[in-house]
Amino acid sequence: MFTLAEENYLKAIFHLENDYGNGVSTNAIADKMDTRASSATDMIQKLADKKVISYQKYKGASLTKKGKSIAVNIIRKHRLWEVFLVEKLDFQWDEVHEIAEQLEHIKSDELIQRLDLFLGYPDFDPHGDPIPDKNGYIKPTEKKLLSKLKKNQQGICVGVKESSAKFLQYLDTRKIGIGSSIKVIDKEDFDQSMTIQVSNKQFFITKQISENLYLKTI
Amino acid sequence: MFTLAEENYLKAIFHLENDYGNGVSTNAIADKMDTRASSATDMIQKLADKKVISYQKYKGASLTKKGKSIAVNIIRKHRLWEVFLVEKLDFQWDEVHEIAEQLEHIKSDELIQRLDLFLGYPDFDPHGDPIPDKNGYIKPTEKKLLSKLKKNQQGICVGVKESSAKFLQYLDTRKIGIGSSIKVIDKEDFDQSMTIQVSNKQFFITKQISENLYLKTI
DNA sequence: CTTAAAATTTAGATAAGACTAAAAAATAAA
DNA sequence: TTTATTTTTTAGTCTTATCTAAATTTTAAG
Repeated sequence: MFTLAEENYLKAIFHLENDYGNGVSTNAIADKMDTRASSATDMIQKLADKKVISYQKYKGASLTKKGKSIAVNIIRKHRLWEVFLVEKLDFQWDEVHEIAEQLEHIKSDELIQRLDLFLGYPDFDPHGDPIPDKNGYIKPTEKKLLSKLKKNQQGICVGVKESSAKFLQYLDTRKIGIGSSIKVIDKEDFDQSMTIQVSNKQFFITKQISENLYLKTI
Repeated sequence: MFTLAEENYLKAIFHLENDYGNGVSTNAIADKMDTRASSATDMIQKLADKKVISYQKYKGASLTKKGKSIAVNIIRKHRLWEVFLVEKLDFQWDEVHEIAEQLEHIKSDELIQRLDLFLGYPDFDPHGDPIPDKNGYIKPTEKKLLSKLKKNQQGICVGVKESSAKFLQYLDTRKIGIGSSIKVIDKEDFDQSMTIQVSNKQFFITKQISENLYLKTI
């Protein structure tokens, strides 16, 4: 069995490997966990002892098959609970992350199986992130960052990369959400800022925004 | 903010005061928490420092107003989650306790308020225990232990005192549940064993059973 | 290729919550 | 009321997860 802290480290390492490729540094982990490098080292060694990560001194860490499976299961729980909070309890998509961070650690396979059924086996969470199935399988989805689109290209918003409350509220006030149709009206070469059209309104957005919106292009 | 351990001690002390009157001994707490008296003493002192219990050395502990309010809130969460598990996820009443023990520690007032609404503001949990409202008010209910009934008296089962899976399954196999009508057909003076009638069947039950079933007499 | 800087690990401390063993206080028995 | 027993507390230790400071290794710069 894994402690709360161990589970959170595994999840952090999973996300880091996902975002930046295999093998993550001690500092990257410490950063993500908002702790010191020495603390991260301690935990890395403990997780290596437990065979959930492979690790060589000074060379970074990487999840083993077992570690990945544990991490994916936590992410599955997190995303299912987010769906519950939004679909059943009418929370807004910017309010659910913190609560799901707690709920993801509840230990009961039966509970998650029943919750999944209750929610109708959803494929995506409220931020457009795919929900792993009970075997840990994550359906691959083709999605593209808005920042990669060129002038006149368009797509449907299928997810957000960042899911901080602030960013999500920024999108809310502009009526941008999962399912929104977005077209690049103009793109500035110098700073990658864009003018985009959402339904019949145009917005000016910075690179920081376009790098955090996922689209399915059409 | 209170830790998991602190919350569990507060809950234990609440239940002990409820069952056996005000002021609970160190040993009683240690017993309930399945720990050693010395550990209980440590925690009692910490909780006294935090002003959630009043305590004098060698004289036992008692919840303060603040401590009681925290304990009741945890119990409110526990019971609401139990309703959710049974009503929405179709768990059996003997399967929900352990999971609710985890869920009761999730911290979010908004979550519990919305869960309460989602469940239709239930008054009782699946074991017949009253659910405190958000101000901590517990509606007083007149209920009587089956063991207190005399021959030929009858009532409706409104709750169970013990809620271990084993006891609940014992009741299940005899089709005894909340709402069942129970009549005392015969009572043995010597050992307080009883013959009872439930719908049209008669059962022989020991004192241990009749002391764990609550009835509303009619 | 040697040195400076950055990254990582080790060593030693701390706080929470548990334990054992021993001391002290309260209660019961003689 | 003195002694024995039970209850409770204290003292000291352990584990987990954190920290700071120092040591070590790796990487980058000259």
